[in-house]
Amino acid sequence: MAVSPESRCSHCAMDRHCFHETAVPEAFKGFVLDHETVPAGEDLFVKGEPNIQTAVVQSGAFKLTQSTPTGALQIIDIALPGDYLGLSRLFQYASPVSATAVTRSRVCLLDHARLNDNPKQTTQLLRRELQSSRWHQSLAMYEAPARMGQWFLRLGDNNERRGLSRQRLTLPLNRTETANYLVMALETVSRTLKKLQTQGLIRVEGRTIDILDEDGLRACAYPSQEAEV
Amino acid sequence: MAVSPESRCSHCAMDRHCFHETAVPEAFKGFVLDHETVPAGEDLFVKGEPNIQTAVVQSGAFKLTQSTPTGALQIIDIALPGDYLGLSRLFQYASPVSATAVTRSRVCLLDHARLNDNPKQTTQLLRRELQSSRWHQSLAMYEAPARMGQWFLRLGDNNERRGLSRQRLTLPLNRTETANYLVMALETVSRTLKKLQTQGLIRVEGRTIDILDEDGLRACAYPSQEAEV
DNA sequence: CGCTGACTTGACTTACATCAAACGAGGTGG
DNA sequence: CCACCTCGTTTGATGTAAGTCAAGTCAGCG
Repeated sequence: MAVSPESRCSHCAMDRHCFHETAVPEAFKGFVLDHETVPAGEDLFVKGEPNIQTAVVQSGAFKLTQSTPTGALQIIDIALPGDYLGLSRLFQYASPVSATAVTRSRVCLLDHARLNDNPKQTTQLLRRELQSSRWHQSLAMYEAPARMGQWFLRLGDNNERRGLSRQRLTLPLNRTETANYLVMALETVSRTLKKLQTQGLIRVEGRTIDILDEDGLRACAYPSQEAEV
Repeated sequence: MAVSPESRCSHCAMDRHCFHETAVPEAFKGFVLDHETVPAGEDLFVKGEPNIQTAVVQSGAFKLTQSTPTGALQIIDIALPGDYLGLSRLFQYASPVSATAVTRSRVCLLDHARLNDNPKQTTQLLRRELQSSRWHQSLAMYEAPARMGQWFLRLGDNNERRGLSRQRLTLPLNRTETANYLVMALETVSRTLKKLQTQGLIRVEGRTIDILDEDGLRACAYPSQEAEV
């Protein structure tokens, strides 16, 4: 299954943006086992499964879901090109989350046995996992327009890192999934998009969002307010 | 500063409950460097500080706070006896969170250099860090009585693990901090407590909570509802 | 042509935040 | 000892963001 070393990454469009969190990207590229295409809606791994894959998203997008105690599914994170999937494989046996492709996606499968042999490097990777989980934590603090604005700004930053436009976003999720991710009602997503557009902060066209006034959006996303513990 | 090996843990009241997440508690007890008392309101470490301490809470309680982009402080986790503090020291240089004692507390300081030499063990520790952060993530999904009920049930479980009563809880936080932690207004905390008491699920007396009807509380905390992504 | 699925829009309801006042316990000082 | 703070908490009255219920639009598709 292993591809030849020279064909591993040099032909990949993501080459320059892959492993961007690690100190020595080159080292990690040696761990690439194989490539795989995942159709929209299909799981790369399912929660509770012990032998999950460790992978890097090459194209497309995945939603990471967690089932709540009540049985509902909650989208807790999104993996875009360059992001890792299945890192929890490195330090626990069964993952509490599932990874589902939201569009047809390609991934690079990694050899987690060899990743495990480089603990110093891999713990670096866990950093992002914790970071992005921290964002979702404080969601409840903000109201709908702010949550949405924060997400858009993050998507813009992410785009920029990958050499794409900071202003023009393509939402990886549809409205229902967006509602779930931002923890609001589906209708509220619609209304909030319209509200932000009316305020001249963004332009909405289906899943394409143009940030027209980044500073204004930031002001909306992070309303200033003093508060203490 | 190091204490003699035999005095390390055998005299500690927490001995039997310490390091309970690790496979080989004995190994970790060798990493204990020293003990320290932290007065209420004092920080064990502050966000952004590179050389934070790694420690285990022996008695008392700590609140872990994160400052939001708007400058407000948000309590994102609570460390009770047996819990670890400063694990992020193991895999990144500056911690994004601060740890503040909510009551006079005692901690065991650990030698993180030696912890770092045991990557397999330490990654196990990160598990709980991720887990408890995941709980706080889904807070926005539930309404006030459910959030509170979930917290009480968790505190009960935690008590039981430490050999204490599953029914009788002592809240580690005051009303203002509780409000912050559960992301609701201070007044809502009061009202919700009263509501749960009126429903006969709990009995409130200051910071002491008695769970009178655990099943009922669980039904309130995890309202059944089908939902999909 | 009428179906379904993704999204928008409107009318109504409600949980919760906010504003405001009052309470009780603990401390200090006259 | 009582008056008088402050601080943590409770309670009440009111406003509003967002959830719910219900129609309606628009696209693609058999």
